[in-house]
Amino acid sequence: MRPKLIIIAGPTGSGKTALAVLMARRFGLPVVSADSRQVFRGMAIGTAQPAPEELAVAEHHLIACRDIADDYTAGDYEREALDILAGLFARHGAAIVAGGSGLYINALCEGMDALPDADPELRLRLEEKWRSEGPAPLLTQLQALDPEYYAAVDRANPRRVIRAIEVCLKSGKPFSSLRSGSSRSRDFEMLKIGITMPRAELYARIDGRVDAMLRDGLESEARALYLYRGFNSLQTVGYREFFDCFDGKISRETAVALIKQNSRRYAKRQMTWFSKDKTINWFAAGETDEAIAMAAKFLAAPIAE
RNA sequence: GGGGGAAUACCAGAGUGGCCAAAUGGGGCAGACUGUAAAUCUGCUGACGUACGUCUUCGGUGGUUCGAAUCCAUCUUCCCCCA
Repeated sequence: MRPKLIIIAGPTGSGKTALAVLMARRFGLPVVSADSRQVFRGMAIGTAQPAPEELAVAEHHLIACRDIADDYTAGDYEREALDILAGLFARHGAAIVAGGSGLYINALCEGMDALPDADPELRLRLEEKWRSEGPAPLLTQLQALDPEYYAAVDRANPRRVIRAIEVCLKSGKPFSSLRSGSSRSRDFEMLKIGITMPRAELYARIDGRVDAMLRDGLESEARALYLYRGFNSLQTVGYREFFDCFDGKISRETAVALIKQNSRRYAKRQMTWFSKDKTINWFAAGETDEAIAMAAKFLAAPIAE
């Protein structure tokens, strides 16, 4: 029988962690996170990592396993998650993935094409060029390297343009020629469960959760990470705003309001991303029993209490 | 009691006779995104319509004018100064 993977997705604050832990306990399964920021150590509060009690209930992976200074990418995630899952499948025959990083979930479920890894130095150079000379030179370069992708890229987006050039330069081939657009077949079965709720309710929950983070010590966590603010890991809602506050650019009150606002916007982007995935089975936040029932059916296992 | 200033779309705020459904910013909404993705980027944002467009707006009312957010009168509200 092929291993089975339950994937829990949804915007921040929708209750993915709680549902994952609930299912983990019911089915006796381990949980693998799919979150680009929870992989880092020292960011427990701001990234809403599972609480110690939750971590104690179920075996968790890919949480707080990287140093703040590390680079971590969707490609790394794909490799690492697959590797971990192989071990978990051998022991349990199934596992749960929960997280809000849509690209990471895609990487895990459908795979990414074999593209060259990031080249920090090259990137730095290209970014500098974009900053000082504007987009024109890089766009010209990309047009020469890969006319096909050039026609399709978002030319206003430096990330997209620079990555494309990076891939072309490092691989010696046009980026577009390396993009298969097809998904890799995986040797496990997947069930995707999404959590939704009315917008107003979600936003209220997000605001409330930020307040809870503040009570839990988000500010001092951010203060402890201030020195590392330049790292990618800290280009993260909840920290950036506090860094600006520590720098005296904004008041604490403004920082808190911005954290809430940026969290809401982040949630919106997540919803936009997940809405494209037609394989997700959506459940309202209160329908945990229904979601668990679907998972049980998928696992072909009785619901043990 | 006297004098002065201001009222513009969700908010802030330009505009001071036609090029104004009204700059710009914020907010909101919608979206894009295959190795930075909690990142990065884009569009829309008076109403109706896919669209050419049509209709209703710039505190209220009434005027002047071919034409008013813009000028005049008056009313209302707010702010400041003198008493």
